[in-house]
Amino acid sequence: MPELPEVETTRHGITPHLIGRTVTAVILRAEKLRLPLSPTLCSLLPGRRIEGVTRRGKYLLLTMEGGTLLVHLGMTGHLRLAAAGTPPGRYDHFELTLDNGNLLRLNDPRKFGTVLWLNSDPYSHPLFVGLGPEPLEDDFSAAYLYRISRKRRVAVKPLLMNSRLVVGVGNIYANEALFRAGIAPSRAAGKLTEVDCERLVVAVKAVLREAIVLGGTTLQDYLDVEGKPGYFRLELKVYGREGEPCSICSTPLQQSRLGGRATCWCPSCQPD
DNA sequence: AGTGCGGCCTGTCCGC
DNA sequence: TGCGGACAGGCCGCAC
Repeated sequence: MPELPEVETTRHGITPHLIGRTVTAVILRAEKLRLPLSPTLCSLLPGRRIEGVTRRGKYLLLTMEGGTLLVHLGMTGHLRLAAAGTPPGRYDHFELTLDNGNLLRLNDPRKFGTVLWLNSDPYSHPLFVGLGPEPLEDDFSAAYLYRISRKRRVAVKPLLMNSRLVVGVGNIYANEALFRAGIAPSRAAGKLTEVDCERLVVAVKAVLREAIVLGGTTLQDYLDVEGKPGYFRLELKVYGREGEPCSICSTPLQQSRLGGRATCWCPSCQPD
């Protein structure tokens, strides 16, 4: 899916088109995504003005009068703006019509996304309770990572991807951050030193920030609100590069599976 | 409690 | 050309 940089790029892209606009109609073209798409959205949303667009982890929050529309892009989702009258594409499962006629559409081939209306504090919702800190905030620090990784036998890569510990880091950026930090993805989290944690936290923040600047990473499905791809793919050092020479030492990059996910690393720069 | 796996969906690619 | 299996940016629920 879109990881944090793609969601943040989406947020940045849709915000000026949504703020202050009022929803006039809702169309659902699927019964369920990861969760059921409630038909009540069609009666609950029209007439409400969009006051803000924020992000928590990989969730987008469209703040409206009287509640919040939660949108998650799953593995393959993207939001796109369309002019009035544009025919819907395949997989355009959810659509808001705005009071200027524009359409906001969620396209998601694999239907792992989520659209949910919350009429009370979203941060009290079970989906949000227990989420870890934002990786770009100060509370995701070397001291924090060191503390929560103690006595953990799990490998550091799946630990980084555990949203109860830190949100927003998915498979691509976990691989890339570990490469930058020079830490093997399979290292037991509990064996990380304070220096390792410092390097890894710095690397996570740097990779995410750089990816946001470039509009995220497009593999196949992800497009920004205007329909353009993200260009961080060109900056990927290990993800999807099995067998290619390491950009630092030319050792062939390796790939295996960790926690069921493709894991890519340089055996020389990231020794066990 | 922490860990690992299967399942949700659909499309694509690769080997036979 | 056709088919089965593996895999794909996420996340949850369920076993041990």
